[in-house]
Amino acid sequence: MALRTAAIERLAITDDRASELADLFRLLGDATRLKIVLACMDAPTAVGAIAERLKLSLSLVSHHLRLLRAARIVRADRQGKQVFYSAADDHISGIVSAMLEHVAEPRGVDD
Amino acid sequence: MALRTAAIERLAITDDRASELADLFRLLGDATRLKIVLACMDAPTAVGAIAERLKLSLSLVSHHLRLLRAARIVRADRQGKQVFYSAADDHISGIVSAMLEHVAEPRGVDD
DNA sequence: ATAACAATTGAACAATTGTTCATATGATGG
DNA sequence: CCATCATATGAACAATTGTTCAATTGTTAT
Repeated sequence: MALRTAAIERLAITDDRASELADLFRLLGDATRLKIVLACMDAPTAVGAIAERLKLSLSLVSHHLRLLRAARIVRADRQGKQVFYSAADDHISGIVSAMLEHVAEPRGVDD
Repeated sequence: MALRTAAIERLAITDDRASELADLFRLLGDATRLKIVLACMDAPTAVGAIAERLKLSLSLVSHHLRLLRAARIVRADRQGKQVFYSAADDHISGIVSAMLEHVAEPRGVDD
């Protein structure tokens, strides 16, 4: 039923709404940024820890996190000097999971 | 359980797999391309019909469809001179729906 | 106040990408 | 075979975007 509702909304989607959606997808559409999302999806993680785990510069991680936070894909919680990031809600995890399933699907014979 | 499995995989995600996922998200991350996906998601639609409905050039629509088809986000079915495009599977619709819900969510007080 | 640690920000550059225009391919009917 | 319709492709340009380096802000402890 949730799918049916979405199908109806989809028919009447405005350009603004499409752009809003696209913006979110685009943020997940960079490998580095996606890995950052995945890294702080399991448990709240500090910027430095993310950078270390993924072997990325602090600056780069912070830049990406700012974009992700602005889009409410992740949320920031300051705890002393450190800022812990985590997934903003369950939609994101669900979306990533669904895409993982899509990738895992068997290829057709004609491609 | 599907979520739990995905969560486990997430911990051990490789760089290649992250890039593969990101590529898919990036394709949905352009407003024009996303509208094309939405346009042929409800029912199989010919290239010309999509272009007309969205008021885009045939060339542009075709270029985007080629990328979407290569990523198996949409599938192509030739019927005479026309080629009808439709969503490749249910994952895509589910993903778009989930993102629509994410957008529809009430904002927090502090942003 | 100062030092040290953690994270953020701004500017600049290289690389990627969306769009357009022109041309080509494939299918159908005369 | 030729003309026409429908889609696809290639090259080129403008615009966006990821990354780096340097400098800055915020927080805690001495």
